[in-house]
Amino acid sequence: MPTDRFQEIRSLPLFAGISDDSFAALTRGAYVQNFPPHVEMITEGDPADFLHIVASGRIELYSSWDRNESSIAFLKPYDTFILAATIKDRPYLMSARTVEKSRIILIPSEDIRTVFERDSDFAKAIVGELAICYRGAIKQMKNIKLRSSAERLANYVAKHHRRAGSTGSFQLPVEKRKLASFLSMTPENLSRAFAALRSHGVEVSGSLILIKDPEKLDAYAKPNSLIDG
Amino acid sequence: MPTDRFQEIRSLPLFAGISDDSFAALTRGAYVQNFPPHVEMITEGDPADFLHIVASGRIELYSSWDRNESSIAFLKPYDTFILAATIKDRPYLMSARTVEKSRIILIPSEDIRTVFERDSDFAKAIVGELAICYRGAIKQMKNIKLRSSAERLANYVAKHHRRAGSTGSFQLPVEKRKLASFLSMTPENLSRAFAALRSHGVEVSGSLILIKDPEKLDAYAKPNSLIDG
DNA sequence: GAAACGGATTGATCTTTATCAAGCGCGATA
DNA sequence: TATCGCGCTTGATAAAGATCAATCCGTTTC
Repeated sequence: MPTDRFQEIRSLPLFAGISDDSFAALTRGAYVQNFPPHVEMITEGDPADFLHIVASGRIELYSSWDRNESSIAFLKPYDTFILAATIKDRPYLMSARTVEKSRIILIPSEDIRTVFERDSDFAKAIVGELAICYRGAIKQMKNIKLRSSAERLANYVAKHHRRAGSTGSFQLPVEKRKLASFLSMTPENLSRAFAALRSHGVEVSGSLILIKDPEKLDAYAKPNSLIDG
Repeated sequence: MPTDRFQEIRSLPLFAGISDDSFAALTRGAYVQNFPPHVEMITEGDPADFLHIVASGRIELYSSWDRNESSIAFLKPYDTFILAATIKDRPYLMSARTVEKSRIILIPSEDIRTVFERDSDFAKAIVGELAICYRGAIKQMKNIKLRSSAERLANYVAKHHRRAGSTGSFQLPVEKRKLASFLSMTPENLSRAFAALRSHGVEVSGSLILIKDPEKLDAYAKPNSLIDG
């Protein structure tokens, strides 16, 4: 088996600064798994046996309670997930399913905790990763608590438009039903919110979003680096 | 100046495992500040110059956007706050104000980052702290996204009743207006939600909450360790 | 190419939550 | 003890969002 089997993740923030020894220890028991679309890979409440890294494809993190379900995040290469549960040896708080065909790298939690104990560079990298995750979660909470559903959508569009290079249009990365859940609304409400955005410079055609007037959109969305940054 | 000036925080999870040298380095530039009630100590967006530790009193973390404001957490001795911003050297995402007269220990962020770099035990402790904070934020998000306001209140009551020893009653730790904001509702809606809880075994008299029928309350609240644990 | 499927949209209606406006209650103050 | 102030409560109303149902439409399937 080639030694560079996991070279594709060697330069991730989480691993870039660690020794070759540590990286070898982490990848020794690691393996790659392929999943078809729409497959549940992780069920919330289960023990966190592996750190997951998205090598290709798209993953949805979501959660359920009493007949309700809600999307919490969408992941792309090379996002890692379930790091906190892995480190604390606690059960997963979220379920995970593939949005499309995906390739996932799995590293046993046991190995993560072992290397974490003995390689302080890895510990530091984990601190950086967790701090970013935590701040992301706080931002998301502020988004939900401080904004109406239409405002959340406007900011979603403005942010993704910017990320896509402000070229006047971009493609939605997930189905609208999932986007609705992520933004804490129903698909029907999302449809109407998109319709309402027409008067703020946004046109919709299927999953293609056209931003006719970015200034007008921003004037309505009022994006804020402490929420959307 | 006495060397044990900060002994009260020496055994906190964040500091318990670090060397005396590291602890000395952390406390060398630290100081204690006293605040009267209802004073803003931190403004979101400001640079994170200090790690804060509640020595006494009660602190509210909250956030604002476009005329809206929302409570995000209430802290008590010896909670720490703004650790993630401190570590990443990023601006605060939340504002902080005193709920009552409070004593706060401030440790310069610079010193936190210095000791973090050279003491791997401190780095590990920070990992533990951040992982807990992150998981707490995710739980709170699930609470908001998956439950109605009445369900959130029911679970708040059930949880705090249990924490207070399940003695049949407990005292609200904050004013109802702040509790309402924390639970993402208006004070009026909170009043009505409390009224609705009467039929689920809960009586209210001012800030004293009486749980007449804990089983009935739990049957309605359906508490879940992955949200309320 | 026709049919079937599933997500998206639209309309009608209902529920939940917010807003506005009085009043109430209780502790602080004089 | 009277009164003031402030937070809490209650009622009426409005807005936001959810639900239910029907239809549309693009894609897949045969």
